[in-house]
Amino acid sequence: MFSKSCEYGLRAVIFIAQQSLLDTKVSLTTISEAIDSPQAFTAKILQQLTRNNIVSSIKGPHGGFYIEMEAMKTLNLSAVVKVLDGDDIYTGCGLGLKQCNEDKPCPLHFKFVDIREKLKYMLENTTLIMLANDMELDVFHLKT
Amino acid sequence: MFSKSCEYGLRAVIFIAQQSLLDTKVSLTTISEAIDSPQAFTAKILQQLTRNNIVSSIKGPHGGFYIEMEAMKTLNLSAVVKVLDGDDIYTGCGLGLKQCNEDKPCPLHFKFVDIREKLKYMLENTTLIMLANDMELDVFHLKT
DNA sequence: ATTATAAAGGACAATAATATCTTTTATTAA
DNA sequence: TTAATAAAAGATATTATTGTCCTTTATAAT
Repeated sequence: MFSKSCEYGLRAVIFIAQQSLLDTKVSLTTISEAIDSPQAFTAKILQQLTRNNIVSSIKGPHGGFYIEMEAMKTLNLSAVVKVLDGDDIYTGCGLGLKQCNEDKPCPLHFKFVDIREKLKYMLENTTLIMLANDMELDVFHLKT
Repeated sequence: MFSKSCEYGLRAVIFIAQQSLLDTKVSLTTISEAIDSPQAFTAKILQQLTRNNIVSSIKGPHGGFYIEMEAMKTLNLSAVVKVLDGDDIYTGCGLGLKQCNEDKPCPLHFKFVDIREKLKYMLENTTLIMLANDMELDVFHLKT
């Protein structure tokens, strides 16, 4: 479904969002331990996410990563996925055809339509703050 | 969604199925031209599919690839995907966690459940003969 | 000012996926 | 039985993804 980068990225974002709800900035080390991901690789992913204004960061002592409250309310999973995997998951053809649409469909086109729509709807309607709140319930986990 | 191998494989299978409906065996060259895929790479994929009894093949002059009528009625897209991409698409966690289930779910687990179910249903309930028949309508294409 | 901390950035390494090339085996027809 | 055809198999090459390491920049505290 998603690339490794995107999987780590989503897990990192959810963890950071949860912590930001408590006004806590988190370091790279803390993040990669919390989501059980390779640290240096996670750093690269976080760089992409900060460049694209998904997460914010501050250097130096007491620095770390966090997400603005305003951003948490606005941003959804779709925004994160788009930064890390592009929007192929929405627009791409299931059989890998460059041109595949209602007028010139692949044999699976219409069979994929509502699955893709459902996925799109879910990703676009799940905001980061919703996930951060869910995490407070202590029933969801982000590692192993 | 699927790997390149799986995309090529699905397109090849659909093309072979369509031709088998007309009792025509097709050569590797014909297939890779029909679905616009790299020939040698497609050969490797077809080897996997023959080893796993999705397609049949005969060597030598007038040889080629085909699918038994019985197999076309029995086999579905899920069988093809399983051979080429494994069953990660059904069982795998959206966030890449090794353990993710109802009891110990990732934050997206329940949001993914019905999308995954829909996909699974579609792949399991689309037989090769259905696709072969669809192709006769001349509205679906397999390249570009 | 100096030191410690932590992210950013650049260069490099390992692995997996994609793709090609060559040889071998099976089958058919002349 | 020889030549031609076509898939199977093995070896190798290329590219993308995943992953690590080292240096630089920014910030805070002493």
